[in-house]
Amino acid sequence: MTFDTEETIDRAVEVFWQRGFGATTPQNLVDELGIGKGSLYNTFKSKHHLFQLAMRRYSAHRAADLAEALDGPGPVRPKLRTAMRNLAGVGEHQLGCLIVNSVAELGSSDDAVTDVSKEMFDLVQDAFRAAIERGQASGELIPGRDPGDAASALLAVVIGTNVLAKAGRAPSQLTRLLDAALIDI
Amino acid sequence: MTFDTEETIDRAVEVFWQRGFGATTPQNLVDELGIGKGSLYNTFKSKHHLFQLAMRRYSAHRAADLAEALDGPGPVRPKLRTAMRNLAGVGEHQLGCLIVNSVAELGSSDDAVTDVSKEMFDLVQDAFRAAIERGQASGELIPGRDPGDAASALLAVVIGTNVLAKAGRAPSQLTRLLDAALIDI
DNA sequence: AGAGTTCTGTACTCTGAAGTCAAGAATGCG
DNA sequence: CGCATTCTTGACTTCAGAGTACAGAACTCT
Repeated sequence: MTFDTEETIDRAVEVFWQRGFGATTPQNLVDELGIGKGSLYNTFKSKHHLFQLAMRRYSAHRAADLAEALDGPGPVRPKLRTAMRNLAGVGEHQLGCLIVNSVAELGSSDDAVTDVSKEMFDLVQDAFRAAIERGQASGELIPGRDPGDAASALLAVVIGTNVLAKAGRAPSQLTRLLDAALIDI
Repeated sequence: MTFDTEETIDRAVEVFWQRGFGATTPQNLVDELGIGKGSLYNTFKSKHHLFQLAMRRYSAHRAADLAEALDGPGPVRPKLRTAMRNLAGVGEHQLGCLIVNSVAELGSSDDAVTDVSKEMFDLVQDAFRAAIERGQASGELIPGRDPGDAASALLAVVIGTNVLAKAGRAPSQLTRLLDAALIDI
């Protein structure tokens, strides 16, 4: 009765998201994934390797959500608003973003983390930039600003909002913050 | 030959900043603080207690730097630019901010972290708000915006920049990002 | 200077994290 | 249906992190 590897990775995302890499023990994984320790190490080689898989799974999910939120016709500002709220995870559990948390925890000492984080941050920034360019072309947004610069500023705001969420700021304040950041795009 | 407690805390700031709380071992502290393990636990009670002291020391330093950067007469925009670069630690070691890192690592599971971080984030935001109000009163800045909202957006940008710094973004990109965020204040 | 007290440092204990392994269960195939 | 192979598991091993204890050094106060 071989267990479902894919679903197990999805669960691992939740576990690492809640506790962070360092604070997650093999026992935690065994308990919450519902598999034995042997299966864990046979299938995923090591805690760190499973962590990498979880990070990639997570960022793929987030990238899909982002594309969905920004795609399609119509004004981009509300799309950006939705996308940023999704990314900042405002309504949900106040866990911040797994990638942001991992960067802050493991920083430059873990190549897998830096790789995934660079990838994801660039992807988000590019998506923002494309959306801003569309908005400028359609006349919806102020044409003067450099779209890349504006996009990087928005990226920083989203990351900062994640941290503030994890620090316990009220969701109402966070949505207000995001709206404020979107005013001058 | 009693060692200097204050200087030891300063060194502990560096150690925790470089490695994070979880990844710092008592042996690391013994090696890099230059004191014996007995002294460590006699004087500071526990690794976590020393960590608290280090966080408070760190945030006190940062608050002093911030006040210095924003104080005094003259246009506020360049002051804000300087303050944000300092806070984001752009030029220095790419370690991000100790408080931001700690929030992301230990998040809501550590009361000391949430206390210190709330304190520091509020302090920074208030300082930004006060500066923006001064700039608006003097006619330097656009008067329309709510200073509190603008300040919270800047706070998020600074936090995000810290994370991007730790993720390995080039300092030139980060200063450009900060400048972009300051355009529309 | 000397006794008492506090400070320092190293050797030690203990607990739990990370990973291994051999035995048993499930599956596939002839 | 029975054998072989693969999958799964929980007990076991190892090792390092966190903290303790005790012996010796330094300092204080008279």
